[in-house]
Amino acid sequence: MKNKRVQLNRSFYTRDTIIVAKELLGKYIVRKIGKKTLAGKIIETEAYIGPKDKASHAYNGKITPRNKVEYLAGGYIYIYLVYGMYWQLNVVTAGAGKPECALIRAMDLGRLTDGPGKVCRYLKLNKSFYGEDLTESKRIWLENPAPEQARCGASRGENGARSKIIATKRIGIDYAGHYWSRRKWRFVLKT
DNA sequence: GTACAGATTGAG
DNA sequence: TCAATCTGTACT
Repeated sequence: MKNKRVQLNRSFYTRDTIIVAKELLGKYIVRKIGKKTLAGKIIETEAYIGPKDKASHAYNGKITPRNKVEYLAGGYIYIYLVYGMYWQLNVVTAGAGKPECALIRAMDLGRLTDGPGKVCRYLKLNKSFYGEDLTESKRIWLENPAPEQARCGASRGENGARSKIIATKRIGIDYAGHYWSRRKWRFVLKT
């Protein structure tokens, strides 16, 4: 049982976005590239809440070819390019028709993955992952920490028994105005 | 068709 | 502090 794989299923993602964003902390992203497997623990996320969040791409119910995947049920990948050079990995959350998502900002691999652009560079993600189903995909998915990993790592994994979750302001969205940029929807796992 | 801002990063 | 770099979006 010790290598039991727990690919997170749909019901994990189709809940309240704030809850999913918090519970993503401590989960492992597993990425298969040919015969290689990359994996890392999520230590930082941000929540973007549908039409009402001015910082969200779906603010005011906007639907574009870029963000339409946000309107699917939770568990799909929303990936897009910012500043012309950096991919941003988001996990769609909540139910179908609710354009909410959680941005994966960092993983526990030191400076290799300490920013959202770096996470995607490390995992070799690009537009071909747009709309990828994390509950079905054979090349990328999320897992609960294996007991072995939880023991080795600094964190106790989910449930926050040993780890603390810090909520802070989101990054880089000052254009959305004070109200939204002040929401503490960025979650960091402190170990 | 053109113009321009942006959920970042890394160098200075 | 600031440039790199280019897609999506909003305009004409």
